[in-house]
Amino acid sequence: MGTDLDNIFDSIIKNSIFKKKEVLQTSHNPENIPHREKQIKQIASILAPVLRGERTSNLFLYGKTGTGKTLSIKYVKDELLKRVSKDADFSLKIEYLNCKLKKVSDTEYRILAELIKKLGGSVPDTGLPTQAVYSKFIDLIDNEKQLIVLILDEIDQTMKKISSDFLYNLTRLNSELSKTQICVVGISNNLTFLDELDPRVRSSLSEEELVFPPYNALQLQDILKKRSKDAFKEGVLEEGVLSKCAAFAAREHGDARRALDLLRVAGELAERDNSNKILVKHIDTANNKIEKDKILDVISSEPKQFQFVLASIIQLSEERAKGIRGTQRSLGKDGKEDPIFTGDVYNLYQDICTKNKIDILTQRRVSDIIQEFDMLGIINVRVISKGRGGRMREIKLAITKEIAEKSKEIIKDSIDYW
DNA sequence: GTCAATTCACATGAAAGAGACCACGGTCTAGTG
DNA sequence: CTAGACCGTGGTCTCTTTCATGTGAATTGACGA
Repeated sequence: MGTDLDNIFDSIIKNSIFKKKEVLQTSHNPENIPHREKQIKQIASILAPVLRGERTSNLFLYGKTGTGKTLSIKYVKDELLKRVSKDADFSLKIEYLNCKLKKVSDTEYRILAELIKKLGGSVPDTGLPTQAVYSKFIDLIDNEKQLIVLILDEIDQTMKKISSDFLYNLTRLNSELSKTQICVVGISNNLTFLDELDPRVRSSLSEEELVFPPYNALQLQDILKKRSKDAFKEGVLEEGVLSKCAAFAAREHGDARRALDLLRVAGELAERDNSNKILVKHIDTANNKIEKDKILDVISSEPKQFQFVLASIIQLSEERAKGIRGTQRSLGKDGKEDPIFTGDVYNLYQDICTKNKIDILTQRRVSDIIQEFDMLGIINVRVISKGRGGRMREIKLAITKEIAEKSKEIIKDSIDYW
């Protein structure tokens, strides 16, 4: 037994195909960013005036995930901080904040709290009136002459919950500050985000705009090539691995992060296989694994009520697959289409709850839950109207059978149904 | 046959409540001099 | 006299419920050809 384990450990240590795995981790900040020179230069030239202590235009970056927005802005930030002169009569602070992080979450209060923390103050997680946090923020900022650049990553995520007043206040903050000047860099994944914004906010927030286009397959391949040189030992990549990787990611709107994940996971799988090379097939497996892990992770961290709803959706879609008919409504005349509707889900959900002696949520709530599953990509939803038959969501499971099975395993822990 | 009204079964919105968590300030208690 | 324990108030956050209003097209029924 002991030697078995020794063997496993030994082989992992000796045969590691990684040289430096961190390079492939998403947290890694490479010192050069291929194919983003133009954007970096533009950001730099827009933000450069801060080095003279002047307020710059507010900047707005947008582009899909994994197009290098965050990387670029962080890079420029570091460079700027390097260059700022020590003896200047002002101090420069550039704060990066990802609004979407679980901890920071999505309220005005928390964003302010997080900013204050980053600037060296401290705020309790809850308990204070928002207004108090707000004035604390201003106090903190305005006690010395300084220039502050706030980088708010993924603001689009937060704006669903927070009124756009917050951004408006932020952009108007300068008038309340006497010594300090502030400028805002917003980053959004959502290309249409700006259109939904209040015009006042829009015009002040995006005095300058910059679009990050997706990488194409060739560029992705180039990025992968550069990173893999540092990440892997010599010659562990089978011919075609990189291009396959790039192709996969290019299909997902040119997401470089995805490509790197893919490569890393493929490497891990190869190691586990005791293979000394990463083969093309590892990429395929990795692709499945990433998808699977992501979904299962989401599902298992979901609260019980969500799992119950999902349980009934899975159950229903299995029954449909087997040809068991639900309500009259879902009886497809042609016998081909046999979709699931909100009502079906709710009925079954009620049954499940009763069996498990759990409180039943309102239909209103379940409706929202279903919509959230849609946003998570676990199901696909379409609102259809069946004329006099009513109006409802048509629900389709968007995960493979295999994942559905695994999901059932997870849900089984907290539910007594199957 | 045609056309507008009706109707279904929810979708979608807004507001507000419950319960958990927490800060702050005041009051009480016990230990100290 | 003072530090610390203990409470009450008022705040935020998340998840829900309640009440209201919206909605797309099949169905209905009145109407006219």
